[in-house]
Amino acid sequence: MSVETKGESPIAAPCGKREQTKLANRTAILEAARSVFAELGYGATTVRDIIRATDLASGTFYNYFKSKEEVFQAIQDETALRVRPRLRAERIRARSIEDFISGTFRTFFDYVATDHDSFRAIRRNTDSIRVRMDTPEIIAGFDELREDIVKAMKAGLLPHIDADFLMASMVGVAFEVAEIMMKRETPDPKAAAEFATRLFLGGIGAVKKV
Amino acid sequence: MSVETKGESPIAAPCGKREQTKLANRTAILEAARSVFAELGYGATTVRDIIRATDLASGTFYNYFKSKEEVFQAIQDETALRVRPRLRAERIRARSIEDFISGTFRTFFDYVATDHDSFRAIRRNTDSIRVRMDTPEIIAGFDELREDIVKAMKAGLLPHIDADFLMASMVGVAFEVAEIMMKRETPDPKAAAEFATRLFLGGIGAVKKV
DNA sequence: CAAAAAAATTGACGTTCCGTCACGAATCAG
DNA sequence: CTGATTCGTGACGGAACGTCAATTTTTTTG
Repeated sequence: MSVETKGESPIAAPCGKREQTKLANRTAILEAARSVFAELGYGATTVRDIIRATDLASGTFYNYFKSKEEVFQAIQDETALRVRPRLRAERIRARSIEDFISGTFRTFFDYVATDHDSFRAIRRNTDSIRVRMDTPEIIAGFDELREDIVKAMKAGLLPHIDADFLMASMVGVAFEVAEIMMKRETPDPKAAAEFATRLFLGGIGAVKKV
Repeated sequence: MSVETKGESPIAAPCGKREQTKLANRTAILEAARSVFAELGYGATTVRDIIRATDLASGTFYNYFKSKEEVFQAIQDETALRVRPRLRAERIRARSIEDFISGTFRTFFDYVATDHDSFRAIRRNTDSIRVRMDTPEIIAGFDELREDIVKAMKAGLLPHIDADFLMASMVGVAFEVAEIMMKRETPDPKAAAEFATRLFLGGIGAVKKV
């Protein structure tokens, strides 16, 4: 019942030792998993590989995550959690459809080029096999994009077209172009964003005008 | 050394009993695998599940495929082998960039809507996990597309833009829009193709003109 | 502050699936 | 018809999974 806070930060993070190590363990597992996934690829890594990369017992892992899938999902969610607010802010700021499109792509490609490690952990693959997991955070991000598209249509900023198709196209172009971009010696997010923006604003013909 | 052919079809398919059962077994495994993948999803199916769906012994499976990955790859390659010639023919026939784009998307979406089963076997997933495997056939298909893009540029049909980005964009839009299309009650390949074509030829603004 | 209660860690264990291999059956060549 | 070759078979060793009872650590209570 005591309100005493021991002189620590009064409101922030877990203070109890229990909560502290719980968070530390969770972080350690995620860290190890990220590294092992980036090294071996999703398919080739076993839960034991991840456990071995920490100094925890095998049973402890299962106190935090149910399976390999769940760690992977957590990693992806963490990443999505970082990008989503930026994308949302960028789109809220947009006053024209041009801003909407270019801001979205610019933000996305900039982020991918920056968070190199997460990208490798998520996309690195063995035997040309790639895994894509649509986690709640990621799905929420897609939904958000679709809703903003619908809003833009209602506001007359965008002609009435199939919002699902448009969202899917933006997602497809973003992910696929990002992969090409990251395969290159020196990833150029500006070039990628300009390409995607031009495509969506004017099609491939419009590039002629440059 | 005898040229005798036993009165069977002189040049076609395997005639020896050995070759016949080998082909039959391979086909049976692929058939079973396609069905099980479509039912359980790639991640959830075990090699044993596939074997159980045939009437073969476990060891026999490994005479034909090294692993689950390899069967999956074979299924994908088979599918790619059916689509690639159609796409190539369509693009060769094209005399303008409009034909090139619309023909490609039209052919692709028509095929996807038709070969419903393969699509489900390949894309069906458990726990929102999806697997993508870039098999040799599929990579070859991508390369072909990229080369045709470069040719079109050299022929002056297409402005000079990043060919890799353009190829990636077409692939991304095709796959992502196909998924939306197939989720709907009655898949409409024509609508999907028109959407994609308009996007690439004029961007989202161009739709206004309709 | 000690003892009880609660919570979390540990690693050994039963289970499932994997991929192999020695053996036997079926097919082919001469 | 016989030897050689190829293929099917299923039992087996190994690997990874996920659980759980016992133990250690932290918190709460008296």
